[in-house]
Parts: sequence; structure tokens; C-alpha cells
Amino acid sequence: MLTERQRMILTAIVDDYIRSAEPVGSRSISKRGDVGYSPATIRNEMADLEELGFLEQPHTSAGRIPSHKGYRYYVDHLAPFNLLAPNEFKMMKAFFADKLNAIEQVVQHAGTILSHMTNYTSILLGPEVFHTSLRHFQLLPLGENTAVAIIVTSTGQVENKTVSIPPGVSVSEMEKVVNLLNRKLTGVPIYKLKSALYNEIGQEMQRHVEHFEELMNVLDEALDGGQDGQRLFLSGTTNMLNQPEFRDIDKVKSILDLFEETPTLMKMMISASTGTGIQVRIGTENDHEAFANCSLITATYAIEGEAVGTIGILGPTRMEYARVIGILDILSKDLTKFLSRLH
Amino acid sequence: MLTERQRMILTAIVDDYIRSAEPVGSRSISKRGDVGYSPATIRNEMADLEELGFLEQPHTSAGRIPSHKGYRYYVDHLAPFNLLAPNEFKMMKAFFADKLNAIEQVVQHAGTILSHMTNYTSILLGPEVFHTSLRHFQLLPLGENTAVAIIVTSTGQVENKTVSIPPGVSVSEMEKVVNLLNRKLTGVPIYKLKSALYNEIGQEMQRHVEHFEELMNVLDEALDGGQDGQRLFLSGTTNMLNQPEFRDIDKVKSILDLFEETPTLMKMMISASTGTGIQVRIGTENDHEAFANCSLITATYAIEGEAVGTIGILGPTRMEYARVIGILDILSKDLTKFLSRLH
DNA sequence: CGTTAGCACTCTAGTGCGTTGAGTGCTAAA
DNA sequence: TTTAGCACTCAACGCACTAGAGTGCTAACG
Repeated sequence: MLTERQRMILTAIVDDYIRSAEPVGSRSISKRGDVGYSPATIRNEMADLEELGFLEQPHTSAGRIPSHKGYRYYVDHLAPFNLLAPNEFKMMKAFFADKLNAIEQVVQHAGTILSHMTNYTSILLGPEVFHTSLRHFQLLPLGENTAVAIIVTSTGQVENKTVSIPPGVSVSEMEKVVNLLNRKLTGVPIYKLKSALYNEIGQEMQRHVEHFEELMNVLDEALDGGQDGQRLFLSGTTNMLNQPEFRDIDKVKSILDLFEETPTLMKMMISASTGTGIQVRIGTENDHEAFANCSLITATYAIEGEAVGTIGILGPTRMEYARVIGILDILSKDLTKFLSRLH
Repeated sequence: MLTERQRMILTAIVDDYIRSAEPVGSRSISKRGDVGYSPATIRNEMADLEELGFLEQPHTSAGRIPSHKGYRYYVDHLAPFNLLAPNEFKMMKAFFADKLNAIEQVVQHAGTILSHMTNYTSILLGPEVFHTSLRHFQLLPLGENTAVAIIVTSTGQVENKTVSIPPGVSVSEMEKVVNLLNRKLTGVPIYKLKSALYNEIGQEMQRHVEHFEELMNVLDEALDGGQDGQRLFLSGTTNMLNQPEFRDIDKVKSILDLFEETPTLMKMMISASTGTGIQVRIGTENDHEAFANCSLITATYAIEGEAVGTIGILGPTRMEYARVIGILDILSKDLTKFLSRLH
């Protein structure tokens, strides 16, 4: 569709614009060593590229900037997936060689590293509890009529919730039920817990326990808590303010506001990371209009071949795609390896 | 020190400036119904107040704005602690009448409400684990050589940490130790746990257990996790962007950057909330220069008379002191009541 | 026929300047 | 002691002008 020369010029423009954030003129392209054409020739090609929709002009007498379509073409066909600097590479490897830590801490820490390395905002979706199984369940009475329910999953994640105990239920009764639960349900996947609760041990409980109905409600409530599982970690949110395109308070505010809306962000991350490998959403390809001038690059990490979490980088559409994709690729694979080791 | 009329004029200026964020002129004060003097008279008083350091002038031909000293005087002597609107009051009460929830959820939710009601940023320090006691300890093996340690406190807070198990230690050995620990240490205040571990059950363990040294290290590591206890909750960080004094990206960036530095913020909150009651830190009274144009108002909440956490509101120095102080006062007392009920 | 030099044209960003208006300080009168 | 009046100050605004970067078009060149 594009000639070799057009591809070369488009690449040059995108690269330049990513670096400078200023419209790129024909003369500055011509002056680069790697393009052997005069400004006039380049002007002609640029006019063509604009007609094809790959470039835009802020106003008549300015240089060109890439359009969303231009970025998309760049990402799909042109971006040089240059490797990281060796010391950066080592840094990431060292991170996982570090001493063992709680899984969510690792994810959170990975987010910090990502945002520091890239100077963009990192958005990480913690490992989904969904695909892990029950390791241990516990119900600890606290006061007169409250108890804390604790669920530990096979990956060592701990979820807890305070529940209220109906009057009349004795401690020994509760213990009996909890024991039964641990005997019967350990190893059951979290997402099957509730149905297993009703189908497998419902009858047995009914036989042995006095306040069946009430206790069932308590368990129901307790297990509910464990299911909203996935956690969202943000890091480097203020990096957005460094970008020249977000010098405008109002633009930046709509983005930062969205950062506080965890559920919306979660949905975006989940919908962005369909399929395997690295996904790039450029500008308006994101569902939310606050991200119209942003690009979101995501990758998933997996346990036993099944994707359980997502890591992502959010930056301006004028983003260092090649670098970020390289980093995300490595980190997602390392996270996957790390999780398998733990499993 | 100040005449009655000066106090009245100072009050009027601070009130006006809080509302409008624009320098206040003599004429606009004079036009208010409650001040019966001409602009000229007020001008004279304003000149005096400026000389005394209560007011400042951005430039010669502008109105006056309160200085830090002016705000301080206003907060200490002039602010009308008007009550909240009845519906706001009800809203806050209703919040605590709500169904029982995990304690940290309550604190976090309180932060959300605070920031919404005030349109400022709320900073809450979660209940200190320090002053609670051990309710239950557990060590669950996960894989070959890892385990998750769980500590439940008397208030129902759950802390967990992944630890590595030295090779050679058997599951039954671990169980023995955990049982011993629960028997001997339940009810011991968290901050005494480590010393109690060594003094009270050190010898007994040594007698019964083979890998004493290694297990001691594991427990040490596990209990370490529980001690960094206090958690920081932020809400409404982007409200800062609404304030006209923070239209400047660079100013706002230094503030938002500080929001990401949890340890620094924690220290500030702790140092700000010495003593009981409500504390107000105006402008440069805050230790950090990013907050030079901000005021931080804090209050503590308590369990059994002992302060265990802090709630705070951060806004521009031009802050609705009266309103915010009123809200914080009510909320901190309600939180205290709520915690006692739980205890 | 593709490429390039030259040139007129366009448009933004920056600069300088006069005007406006809010607000002050001072003086003199009430 | 208070107030009216007046000259003065200074930021903000609008306007015209300029400089400069970049374009599109045409014609010449190899």
C-alpha cells in the first residue's frame, strides 16, 4: 500500500515527533543522515501521506504530526523493536531473582519499576483469584456477634472479610462447619466455591448442624468477599503531568479523575487485554474519551497457560511504542515464570 | 491586640477570599451589609493590618489577601464554627449506622465521604495495629518451601506475609510451634509480640522442637510483616486540580508527587496530629515545601482513649476552615465510637 | 519522469504599546 | 474620627506589527 520511501518518511516523522512533541517539517527530515532527499521531495510525499490519512497538520504553516492511523501503521509495521539497554535488562531480571515475596507485593513492585523505567503511568491488574483454588478457610469470632472470615488461596493470596454472626449460633457449631468446609472444599477452584458449598456439603451440614439456614448465610457472605478478587495497582500517575501535551489542567484532570474510578479502569484493562500477546490501543481506540489522546499498551501474565492478570502502560499517543512494548514483553513473561515457580 | 473593628474586617477579608480566591478590595468589604464603614476607613484599617502582618498585597494596585499569620489568627480566634447543614449531618450519621464492615473498609470509605463533602483531598491513617493484640496466628504451607503467615488482631485486621521455610522442617513440627504460639501469645499486644516470643516461649520451643533456630527465624520474619501496620488512604487527590491557585501544572505536580510517597506522607500525618483534638497546619507550618500553599487539618480517632489513627484534609491555604473543622470533629468522634463498639 | 531549487503565501508566536479599570494612599473637609 | 475626592499605580486586555517556520506550486534540471 505504501511505497518503501513513504514508509521510511513516515517512520522518520513518527520517531521525530515521539522525541520532540513538535510538528515535524520537511527540512528537518531531509537533514537527517538516513534520508537522502531534498525537502521538496519530502514535502510531496508528506502531502500524499496526509491525503492517505497517516499524517495531520495542526495548521497550514506547521509541520506534520502522525494521525491515529499513522501511529497504528507505525506500531503494526514499522516500529523497530530495539532491545533494552543491557543494564535495564539486568535490572528487570534482578528484580525476580530477589527473595521471595507475597504475590501482590511483587505485582505492585513490578508496577513501580515499570513506571520508573518508562516515565509513563503503569496500570496492573493483580492475579485473578478466580483461577486459583481454596487452600484454607477460617472463621474467627471477634466480639459478641462478629467474626472475621479468612480465605487463603493456593497462590498464597489472603482475602478477609468481617461478617456478623446471627445470635444463637455457638462457637462449637461454627468450628464444626469450618472443619467440614476445609475437609470437603480444599482444592476446589474459587469460582466454584459457592456452588460446591450448596451442592456438596449442603445436605451434610443440614444433618449435623442446628442453625443451618443462618450459617449458610454467613458463609455465603464470607465467600462473596473473596470473589471481587482482582486488585488494581497504579503507579507513576503523576508522570502524565510531565508530558507536554498534558500541560493543560483540564485535559489532565479528566485523566487523573479516571484513575480514581477503579471499576471503570478495571473494565478497560480487561477489555483491552483480550487475546494473548501485547495489545496496543491508540487514542480513540480506547473506550473512554478521557483517553482520546492516550495510548494503552497491555500484556497478560499467566498461570499454567491461563491468563490471570494484566500489566499495562498508559502514555500519550506520542509514546515510545518500541521501547514500551519491549519492556512489557519481557516483564509479562518474567511474571508468568515467577508465578509458575510459585504454583 | 487587635481592635474589634480590625477583627471584623479581617474576618470579612478572609471569608471573602476563601469564597472568591481573588484579592479583596476595600470597596467590596464596605458594600457588605454587616460592615458599616466607608471604603476609605476600611482602607486605613487594611493598611494597619498589613503592617501588623495579617494581610498581604500581591501588587500595589490590587486588593489584600490574608497572610499565613492572618489565617492563623482567623483559625485561632475568628472562625465561626458553624454547624453543618442538617442533611450533611444526617449523611455522616447514616454512614456509621450502616451494616458492619471490616475496619479498614470503614476508614477508607470515610475518606471517600470526606473528600466528596469538602472537595479537598482526604488523607487517612488506618488504625495502628500497634495497640491491638494478637487474636490468632497461623502458618499455612503453600509449596515445597514457602508458607503464608497470617496474623489476626483483636480488631479483626488481617495481616499476611509469604515466608520461606528452611529445608528439613516438617509440617508437623510447624504445627506444633503454631499451636504453642496461639496458646501462649493470644491476647498479647502486637508490639510486644517479638519480645514475648523470645522470652516466654523460647525455652519451651527449644525443648520440644528440632529445628529451633530456623523456625525462630521464620517466626521473626512473619511477625515483622505485621508491624508496619498502619495504612495510608488517599481520596480525592484530583480535587487539588479544581483549586484556582493550582492551575499551574508545576505547583500541582509537586503536590501530587508527594501523594505517591507514602512514607513521607505518613510521617507528616503522624507529626501533624500530636496532641488531641483538631490540629491545623497552615502553609509553611507544614514541614514539606510542596505544601507551602496548602493547609492540613487533622484529627485523631481512638480506641479506649488511646489515639490509634488520624484523619486529615488537605486543601489550599485558602480553605473553608470552619466547615472542614466541623466535619472532621464529627467524623473523628464517630469513628472513635464505632471502634469502641467493635472492641 | 522523478527530483530539486526558488518563491510567494500562510499562519502562529512573540513583542511593543496604548487603554481600561480596579484599587490604593493621601489630603482635606465634615 | 470618619469620609469624600483625587491623583497615582499596575495588571490585564486588545491590537497591530514582525519574525520565522513551513507549505504548495511552478519551472528547471539531469
